[in-house]
Amino acid sequence: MNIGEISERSGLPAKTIRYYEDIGLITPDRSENGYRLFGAQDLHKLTFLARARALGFSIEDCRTLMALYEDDTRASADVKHVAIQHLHRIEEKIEQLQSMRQTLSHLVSTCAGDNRPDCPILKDLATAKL
Amino acid sequence: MNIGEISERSGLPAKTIRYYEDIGLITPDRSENGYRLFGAQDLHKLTFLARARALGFSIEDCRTLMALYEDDTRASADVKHVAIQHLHRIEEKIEQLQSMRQTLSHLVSTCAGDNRPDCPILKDLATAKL
DNA sequence: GCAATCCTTCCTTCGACTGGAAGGTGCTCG
DNA sequence: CGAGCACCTTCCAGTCGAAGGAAGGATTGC
Repeated sequence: MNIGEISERSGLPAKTIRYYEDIGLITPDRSENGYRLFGAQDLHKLTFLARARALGFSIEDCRTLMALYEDDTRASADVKHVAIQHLHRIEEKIEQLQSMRQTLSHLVSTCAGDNRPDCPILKDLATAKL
Repeated sequence: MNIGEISERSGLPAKTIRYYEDIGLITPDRSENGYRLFGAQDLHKLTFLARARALGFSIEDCRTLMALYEDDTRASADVKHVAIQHLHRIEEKIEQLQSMRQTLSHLVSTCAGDNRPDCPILKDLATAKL
């Protein structure tokens, strides 16, 4: 199939697919006219990539995962390792954001939100330390 | 005080402070030799900025907040509005990440993590839809 | 014969800095 | 008085990730 069709099927923009080829994540065949020619395996890979990206894996993570995906002799421990690392990164990020949320929602709750200029949010921002 | 001192006191790199001046967030005086000259008010503003950035407010948010900060006739509702918007963005991000975390941790828990090549993580990534 | 789809290449975007080079200033030591 | 050094200035370029867009041309399908 051509890039348009696989784009539709994988849900990835054609531009992104070309980009993934560029950076070596996939290597589709070419037909005589120079058009990229994708097979079922490519569809799997692109679905894989779309899914992994949606889960927040970086392109470099994806590169690792793809290599493992293609390696029949891989150890599942290796895959698990990448996934766990990413999981940790996600959990850290969540904690950071939760901390921000707490501070912010506290600030918001202390602010009258009326027409007066007096605002605890600004007051806090101007003085508080981390 | 010079940029070095206020950098130390505000915790922001000198480079960043110059950048903030560049984009119009602050407008420090200049002494005769051309050096930037910062006062207590500038320290407040930079502390404000450092704090707001640490809470994840974008530079554009900061611009809005600074304008409100400087406007004695502001309504606290306006500040609250900006903060609430940001709070919503944070909460959305948290939800996304939590969803990722759940999927990932489920995947991780299903993977043996041994020397065999069989890996549910890869299997899922290659087939699952969003 | 013409629109849709494909190709390539190069440039641009976003956000928020960060680095580095080249050169002026100011303080101290001898 | 001069050397040396820290500190300051400006300006230009680059970073990161992940594409997006426009230009200009070839091919295919109806």
